[in-house]
Amino acid sequence: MANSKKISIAVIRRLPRYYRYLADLLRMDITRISSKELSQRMGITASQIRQDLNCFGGFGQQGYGYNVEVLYKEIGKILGVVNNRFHFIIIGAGNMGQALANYENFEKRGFQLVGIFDINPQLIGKKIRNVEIMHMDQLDEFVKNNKVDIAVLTVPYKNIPEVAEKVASLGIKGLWNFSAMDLKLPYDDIIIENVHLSDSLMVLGYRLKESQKKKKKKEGTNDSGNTNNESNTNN
Amino acid sequence: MANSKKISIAVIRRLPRYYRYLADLLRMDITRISSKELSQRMGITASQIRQDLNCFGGFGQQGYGYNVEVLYKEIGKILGVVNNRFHFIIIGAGNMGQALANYENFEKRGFQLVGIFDINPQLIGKKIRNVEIMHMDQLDEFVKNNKVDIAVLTVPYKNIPEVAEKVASLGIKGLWNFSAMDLKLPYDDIIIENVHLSDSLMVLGYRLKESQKKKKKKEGTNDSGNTNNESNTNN
DNA sequence: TTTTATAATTTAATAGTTTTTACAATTTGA
DNA sequence: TCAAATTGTAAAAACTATTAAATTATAAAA
Repeated sequence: MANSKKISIAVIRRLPRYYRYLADLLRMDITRISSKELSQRMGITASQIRQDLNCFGGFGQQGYGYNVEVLYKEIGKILGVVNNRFHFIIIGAGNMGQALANYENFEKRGFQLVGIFDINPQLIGKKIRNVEIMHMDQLDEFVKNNKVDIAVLTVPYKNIPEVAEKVASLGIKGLWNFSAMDLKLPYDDIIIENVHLSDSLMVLGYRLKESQKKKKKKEGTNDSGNTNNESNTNN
Repeated sequence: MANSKKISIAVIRRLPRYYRYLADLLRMDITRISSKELSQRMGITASQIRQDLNCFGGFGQQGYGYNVEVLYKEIGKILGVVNNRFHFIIIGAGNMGQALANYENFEKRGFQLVGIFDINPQLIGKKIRNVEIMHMDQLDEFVKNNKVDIAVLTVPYKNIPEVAEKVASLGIKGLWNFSAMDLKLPYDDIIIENVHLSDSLMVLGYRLKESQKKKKKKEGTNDSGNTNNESNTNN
């Protein structure tokens, strides 16, 4: 059943969004949904939904639609968060690190925070959502004794190369990098997602400017155009 | 010079990344760069760089490359951060709100924090990077007396519809939404960027799982494959 | 129970978009 | 002056999204 053709990353990047919408539907006790209705809720085309979901095998039923619970679980499996919780640590307990540590959604999506590390003595010992902040000196031992799949890097710019090297040497294979520097490492089994919040803000600025430019023009010519004013980006 | 053909959003979303790399080059006193060298630094193809930049007119020079400073300024203009600083406020001074308020990169990229709002009395009056946290009751007056282009929404899930409605009614045209709910508003001149950090984490999880699956398979068959292990996403 | 109209998926084909290739044209620097 | 370097851009290739036809399930009516 599962189609063996390679799934494009474009499809993959949409899956978490489906997963969120399906979680919402579950919460509302909606048990079945058609691609058409989901498309209206999500603001994408029904055909895209069907095409996307069909990459992984036919979860739907003709004449019926999709069973919300089944679909939710299947997407969870594809994303690897069913039968396989990811354990992650946060390195750098500054503002962003603490904000992420407090983010309860990660747990709902299959990611469990198991440790927080910093070098600031004032922070060591403090607990966030029942996870203690430890000193970086304890990192080696912690990683040896605990399953750690992902390290979230929220350390200052100047420290990122050193910390990344350290984490890589300990065998952690997933890096979620929030530092302002794009992170590259010469190991091809380490997966890195670089997050640049300011990039998203700049895109917002651009769209805002374009929208206002268009508006001014329209006030002159008085024509109407289709505007697509909201967008979702990953991270 | 400026090409009037519509620029695709795919190109726009790459511009902030170019902008960052060019800022790095400036910092290193590198005055000229070829698409080839930039492509090696950024890990994308040189042709894509040339194609992207050419959407906005020929900034480069055959046989020479691009002047870093000129290119940096031109991209800044396109993104609207030259001659037009964006002013933003943060609504919700919890962990994420404070983390963003402390993010000094926004200012470097043309975005100036002018106010922070919350309803928690314990936070009111506190200053972050010289910007005072004000009570939500003061929002109306503040927006009337100050230029506010963008509101960053870092409020809890349950408050987001109300806050978004409020902000829209005050005439703020750009919303950068960090709440777990996709925000949609029935005004087509309001631009929204929804940020879902957990989506990015889930993609990391997927890529990690696939990488390890592939690795196991490879250990059996002993073939080699091209791996592209790092990725950048907006927001 | 059977029939029929409707709803909805699956999937192949088409259309559209984005990226890469390839090369003419231009500039640099010896 | 000439070889090397490099852009700009048209065309090809690759990728992504939409359309539409075939198929299957549901639900209401006979």
